Amino acid sequence: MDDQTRMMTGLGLGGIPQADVGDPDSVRKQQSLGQPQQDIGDILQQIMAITDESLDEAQARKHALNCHRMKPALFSVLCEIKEKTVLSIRGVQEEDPPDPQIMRLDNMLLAEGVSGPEKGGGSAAAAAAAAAAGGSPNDGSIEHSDYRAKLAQIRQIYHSELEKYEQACSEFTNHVMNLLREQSRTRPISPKEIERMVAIIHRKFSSIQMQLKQSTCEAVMILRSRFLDARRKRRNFNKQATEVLNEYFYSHLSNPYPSEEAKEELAKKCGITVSQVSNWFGNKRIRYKKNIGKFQEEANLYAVKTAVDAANASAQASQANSPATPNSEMALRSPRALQQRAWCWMWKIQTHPANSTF
DNA sequence: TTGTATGATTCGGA
DNA sequence: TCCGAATCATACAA
Repeated sequence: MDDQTRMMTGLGLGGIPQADVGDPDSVRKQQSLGQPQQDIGDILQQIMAITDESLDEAQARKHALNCHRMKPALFSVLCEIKEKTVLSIRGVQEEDPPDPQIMRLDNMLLAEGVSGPEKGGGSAAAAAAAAAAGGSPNDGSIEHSDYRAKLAQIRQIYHSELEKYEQACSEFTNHVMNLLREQSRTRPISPKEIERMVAIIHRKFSSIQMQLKQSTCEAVMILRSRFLDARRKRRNFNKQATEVLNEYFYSHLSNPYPSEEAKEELAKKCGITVSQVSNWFGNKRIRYKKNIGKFQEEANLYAVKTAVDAANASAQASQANSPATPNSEMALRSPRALQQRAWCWMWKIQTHPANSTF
């Protein structure tokens, strides 16, 4: 005799085969047995008949059943049977590991500053994107704030939708729990079963949440790719940056190829990236070479400016009774000398193109 | 609207 | 990997 049978026998249920529980004839047959069996059969018959009755009748029947003297014993037995037959089978299968897809989406939203704390994440991502786009701190700030504004918009929509989902989930869960608690008066529903139901609801809502997260990630990616498409968002360098670059170019006309350190220094001064400095020098060299006449005026202008700056520096140095810095290329050259060097370089690159770097 | 300027990209060569 | 050259795409002034 197994546990279940023993339990049922102990409560006087052994004489009622489970398959016959819903059959009124079988129940009637049991009525000829002892009083407890008759009671149980009566209760079961009433339970099975409830679904066929009108709401009012069913309510009245429910009340009658709740007051029946055998109800608690029958109820606990049915709970145990359900516990053993249903939950033991399903319980193990439903312990899902965390969904890797959701984890990926969560990580991405956190990294992009959408789901994490508002301060830091978003602006950090924007700063990174701004740096990658090569925007200077000054003129890039427009794009930077634009990016942040759009990211904030996405963030706001995401959080408001998430809140809605969470609220709906919580409301629905409460509703289902209340319903189950209510039903648990007339049919056996264990706390474990309620837990299982809540877990099912949460899983359903989390799949909806995943769709929301996916859409948000896509929106962020589109925003980012547009922001990073530097070609589409080309901006001229500001005047000061162009001046710094031109000054270097014309004061190094003899060898307008800045070293890596010089490029870094220029990039820092201009608020642009090293590769932008390289691009600028590449463009400048080729365009200068193509049209020297056009750039001559500019070259003279910068040569004079460089000479004046050098003279000022020299005067200050002599005033301070200290020797002029011998390593300053600019300080030791007059505008005329600079121009001469420039022509020399031009002559060399045009007559010996292969040796243009010297 | 159009022409020019300019920053970025691509490609071949050394 | 860096450079020159050609080209693209956009900004900007007329």
